[in-house]
Amino acid sequence: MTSLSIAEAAEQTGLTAHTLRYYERDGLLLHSVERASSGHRRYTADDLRWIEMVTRLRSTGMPIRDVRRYAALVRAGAGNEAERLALLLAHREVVERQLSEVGSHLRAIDYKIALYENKVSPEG
Amino acid sequence: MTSLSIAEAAEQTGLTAHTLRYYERDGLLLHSVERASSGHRRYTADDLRWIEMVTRLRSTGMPIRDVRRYAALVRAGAGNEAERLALLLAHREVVERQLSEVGSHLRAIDYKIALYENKVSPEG
DNA sequence: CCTTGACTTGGAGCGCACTCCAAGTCGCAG
DNA sequence: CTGCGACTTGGAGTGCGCTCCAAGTCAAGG
Repeated sequence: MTSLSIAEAAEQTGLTAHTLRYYERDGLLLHSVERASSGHRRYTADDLRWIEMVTRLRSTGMPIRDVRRYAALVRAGAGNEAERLALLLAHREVVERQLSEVGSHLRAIDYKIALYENKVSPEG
Repeated sequence: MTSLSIAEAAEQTGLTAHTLRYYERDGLLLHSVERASSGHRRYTADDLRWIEMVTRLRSTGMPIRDVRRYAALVRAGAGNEAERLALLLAHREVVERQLSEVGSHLRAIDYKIALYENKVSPEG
């Protein structure tokens, strides 16, 4: 069980097999996934760890192309840590701005919800 | 100044004129926007208030089709407040789940950032 | 040998939310 | 009247991120 089929990797990561192939094709992984003699992909624990990092970046809204840039930096090896850090910090700022914007919009929606719950009947 | 051109409405709402027309065509507004004798749209303060509500829903991630359903309920007039409330509450739950997911992913990313900042050099 | 099922590929297709284009209209300034 | 700029329309195009399809390969079971 030291490596997983694409179906197993899909289950583990919560992605679909389609998406796993797509990420690999699109350069989001650090290298091509190993193959069994049958030609089937075999995912290692390291692959899964990286894919989880990709998933974290993706589900915080980082575009595919930025994930690809980050992957390229990591792939290039030691020496560009400052660039990686800069990329992550920039992303973090975007995410935080979004979180606070969504939060404030949500409070406005909550206010409207409260009006409906009190049957004060707003016009919208 | 009791009504605005599409360019002014765009500036006020932060949307583009294209998007304002698109929203109207797609049934996201409560009714067709009034026209000047020239045929140009004239946005009232009420229009802008509604568009701001639409913007709040959209930027918290509500899909166009759900905004359209909400608009349809409001357009239908009094009597369906329970449905409107249900729609907003369902949306709010989705948003809150997303906020907490993004938050936890962000904390994981922050951990990685901390590693880089301490020059401990993670492998990714 | 045949079937089954899990996989492979290149490339096409899809849904969403805009975004833009071409051609035309309108009102006004010069 | 001419030109200009802001607008109008239907419909096409764009970018993103998948998502799926057709045709094929492989290994194992019967």
